[in-house]
Amino acid sequence: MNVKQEPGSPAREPRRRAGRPRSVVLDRELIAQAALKLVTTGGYASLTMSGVAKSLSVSPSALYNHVESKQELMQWIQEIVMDGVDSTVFETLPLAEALMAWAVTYRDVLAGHAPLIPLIAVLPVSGSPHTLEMYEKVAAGFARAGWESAQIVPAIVAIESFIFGSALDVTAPLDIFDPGPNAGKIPKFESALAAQRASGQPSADAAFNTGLRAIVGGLVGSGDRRH
Amino acid sequence: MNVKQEPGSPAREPRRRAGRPRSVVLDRELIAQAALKLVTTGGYASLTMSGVAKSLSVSPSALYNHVESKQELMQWIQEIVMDGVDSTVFETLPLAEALMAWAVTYRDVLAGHAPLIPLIAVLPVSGSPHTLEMYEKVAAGFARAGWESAQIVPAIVAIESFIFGSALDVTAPLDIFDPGPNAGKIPKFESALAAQRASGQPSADAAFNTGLRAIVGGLVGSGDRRH
DNA sequence: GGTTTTAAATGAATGTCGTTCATTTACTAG
DNA sequence: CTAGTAAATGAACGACATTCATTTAAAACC
Repeated sequence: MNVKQEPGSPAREPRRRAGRPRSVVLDRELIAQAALKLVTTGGYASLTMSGVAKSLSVSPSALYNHVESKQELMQWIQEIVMDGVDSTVFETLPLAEALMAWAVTYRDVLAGHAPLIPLIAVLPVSGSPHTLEMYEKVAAGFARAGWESAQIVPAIVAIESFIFGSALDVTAPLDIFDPGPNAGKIPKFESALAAQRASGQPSADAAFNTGLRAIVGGLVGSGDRRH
Repeated sequence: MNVKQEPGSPAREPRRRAGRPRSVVLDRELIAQAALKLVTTGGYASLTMSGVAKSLSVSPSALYNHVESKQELMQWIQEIVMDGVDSTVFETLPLAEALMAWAVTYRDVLAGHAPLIPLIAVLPVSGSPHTLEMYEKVAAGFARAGWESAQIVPAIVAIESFIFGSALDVTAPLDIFDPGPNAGKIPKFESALAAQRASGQPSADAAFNTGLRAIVGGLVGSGDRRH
């Protein structure tokens, strides 16, 4: 904070230089937090540049002095959200259990941010140091379990894909599989549906548990991927 | 076509009643196909109501006599797209192989329509008879393999979640995992990345193959889900 | 065959967005 | 004190989805 500023390298923490008598100067952190609060209270439909600006008592165009686009703002949100994923489990648990614990927090974190998923799936990780650290911990977990190098990234991406898809499912309506007017024409599926419903568990949760056990078991269980 | 129309029940196939000297009357099928062609040639960014209207030589507002919203139009596209998934494999192949063949076509079909995935994941199937038929065939495949009723739907949804996530991955840039300025700080992940890259296979494809084998193997392989 | 009904098209208009830009403001540096 | 500059303003723009009053022409009715 109170470090002498070298002439050649400008401050990373910009000093107060407002264009108006304003309580606080806009800032990446402020904007990101305001956006996140907006999303948390009103969902992604309420995430508009005007909305963020209003919540900061600022004009919409003021935001563009700090953020390039709404897309970039969503990347900021994504970074904060991804920070909620617990990847310390790989340091303490055996690989299979760590993967399952990690996947659970990962899905839970994403479930509330479904609109971010298509973004995250496609976003270069270079911009998100936290995410890279997460991958490092996961990769270290695989390596520690004796996995061959070349198999690690595909395994991680595979589980992640399952997590992304499962997080999308969480927001689906509970009666998504109601056959409606086609009832009766699809007996096998309908009886399967009825049986699953009898369990009382939302099908998204049941599917996540089932699938997670299967994919982790299928990856870690069979032993021919070690070197 | 030339069936006498009963007074009480209006025609399901609307006769030509245009408001202008027009070569063809608008129609759900026409609009859906025009929209699909637009998407195929220009991607989802080019899917606008004006664009669809223009490709039909019609004013944008004319579309709203036939479709309620852009959202509904996208549901029409989704139905056509989902029709490209081959679920006949369940009638000829053993469950595990059928699941893998089905998943491959399913992912390939979705890969070109990533923006539809969040929609499909949440859309009630009652509006899509084709999709329901697909589920029927898949469920029949599980039943034929001796699966207990209550386990079938979770298993289907689990694989589907993996497919959705994998289809999202397909559109990711090849260098999505480039650590950028953080190179060197994440040694385990970087060496895993290098090893995977050496294989020459895009990581999305490697992950899909790896994950599909794992999840199908994990589901079908262990025998305690049969009754 | 003329009249009425009606589905379907028009185009002007609306409201909501994200984003740009010329201009102004007030803090900082010299 | 002066010049420079980061940061804010608000007006404006261009997309876009959607609505609505009005018009058109085919079909139904007699």
